[in-house]
Amino acid sequence: MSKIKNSEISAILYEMADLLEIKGVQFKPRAYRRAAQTIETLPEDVKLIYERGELQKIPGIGSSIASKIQEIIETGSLTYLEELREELPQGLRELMEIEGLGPKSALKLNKKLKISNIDELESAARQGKIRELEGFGKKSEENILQSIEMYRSAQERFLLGYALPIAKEIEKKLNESKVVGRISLAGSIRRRKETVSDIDILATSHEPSKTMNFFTQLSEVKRVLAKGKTKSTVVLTNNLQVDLRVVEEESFGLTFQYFTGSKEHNIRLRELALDKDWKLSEYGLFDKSTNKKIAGEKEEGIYEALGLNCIEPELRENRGEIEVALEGKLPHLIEYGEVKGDLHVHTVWSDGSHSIEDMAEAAKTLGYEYMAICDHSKTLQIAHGLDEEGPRKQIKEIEKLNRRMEGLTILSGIEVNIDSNGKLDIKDDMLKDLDVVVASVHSSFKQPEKKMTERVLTAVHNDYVNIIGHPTGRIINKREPCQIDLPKVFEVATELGVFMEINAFPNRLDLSDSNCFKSRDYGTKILIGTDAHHRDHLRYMKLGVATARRGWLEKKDVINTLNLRKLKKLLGS
DNA sequence: GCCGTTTTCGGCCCGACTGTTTTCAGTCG
Repeated sequence: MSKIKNSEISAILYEMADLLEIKGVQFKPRAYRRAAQTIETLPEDVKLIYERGELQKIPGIGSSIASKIQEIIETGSLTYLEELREELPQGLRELMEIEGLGPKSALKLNKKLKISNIDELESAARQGKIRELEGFGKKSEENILQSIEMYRSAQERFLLGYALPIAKEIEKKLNESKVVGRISLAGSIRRRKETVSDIDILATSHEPSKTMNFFTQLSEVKRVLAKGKTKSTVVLTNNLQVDLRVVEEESFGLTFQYFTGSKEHNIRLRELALDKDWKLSEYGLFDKSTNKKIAGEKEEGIYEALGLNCIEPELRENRGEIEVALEGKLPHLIEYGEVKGDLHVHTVWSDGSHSIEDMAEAAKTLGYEYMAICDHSKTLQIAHGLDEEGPRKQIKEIEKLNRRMEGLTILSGIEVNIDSNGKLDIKDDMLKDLDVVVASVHSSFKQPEKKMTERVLTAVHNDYVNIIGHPTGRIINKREPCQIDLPKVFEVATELGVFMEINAFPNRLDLSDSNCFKSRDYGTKILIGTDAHHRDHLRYMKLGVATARRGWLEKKDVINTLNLRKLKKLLGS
């Protein structure tokens, strides 16, 4: 039996959906896409579900897709997919990557001009061949060329930590322009997804065309993709796409709900509405027969009307939140203001930019009660890691600072390195005198799952380790998470009173939201740490809280919501 | 291909914008 990951299964199903769509098959693409999406975000290994014979219990998976998943797990491939690949021209999926090209256009370009990749598409457009085709014109040819340029420069999704400040800046400019009334960020950025492909903004305005003019003429705008009275789309000089929609005051709430998504969440809501013979659109919730508006003024209204508690934006991913809301059992998510301190902070003692005191002052301005200094240990020479005696000297310095510091307690700590066999590079004799010990993997990320799991478990078993830092080692857009049996780690860590980190650094967010979701099954306690190397990095905490919220975590799950006394008791320091 | 507290058959979310035509198909979210 092949060892296949959920992501590989979902990739096959996504390809099935695309190929069937190109073929012009109705409805099946949606079914495959839904199944792929569900599997992609499933916290459990599909193979395990298959072994229990419970594939068809997964929503969106019936007998047909279940047997295809079985084939994929057993053989590593799918005959039906191979046949479709044979049958259809190569390269159409690549063409559909170009903004504005869907299955119909891709097929036509392939049939009439024998285009099967983006390079050939570009060449044909440059030679003016595309404008000759029926259904295409000069404008579509120009758009294709521009979209190819965009495609090539924007291969990666944008980190939330990068896009969010930009989104807020544009929101601010629109606000100050006086051409809008209410305004708010919507879409994936409001749901605080770890990466976003665009920024959605929703506003009300008495002068929609003025608003759109102002928006499309912002200094950051490189290209205007669409401009209408209610909706405009632009691309910024940094290649971020921004959508602005202008709606009537009385439908703001519902449109806000609609454009916050996710798409899958909304489809599920519309299905609920249909069950009641209502129609849900971005303009409101209507009775299908009388066309009378049932809800629409406020976002909460639509959830109430459908018999649900209002669902926090971070939960709206159709991962079961609607079913839970129907039962009135939504989690009470950790709030952004409930964090009382940061336990993963670096200073000039290793590779940080500021002194302990500067970092402490910065932490105070955030209203924190405590902060732990966790500089790197000696193995990380590139980060000027502390040697065996380093922590001893640092403890003295911290004691001195604590005597004159008011309103904030500095805890002593270290981010100790886990070597390839699970050994730590600072002796227990030293670790035992520190308040906080974070143990992290910084090398040999490609070890096989068994080895990596044993390695981390060895660290978990150390009597003085409190926290496992960035547990999967992933760097978003750069490095895949390591192969590790997280459920096993969660189980043992929980048993031994070791906590798992949500590293809040923008390109880490590790544990990820779905791993947090899984950790709840084991009662695992979580630390949200920023891994700050600069005082400005302390603000990344809110990205970590967003990840926790997206992972359905509550205040009780997160140890740095505790006050200092309770935290110290928990850490045994 | 999935799904069902009207249904095991017959539905499947819905509307804006663009470009090309001249009433609409394709694409997107």
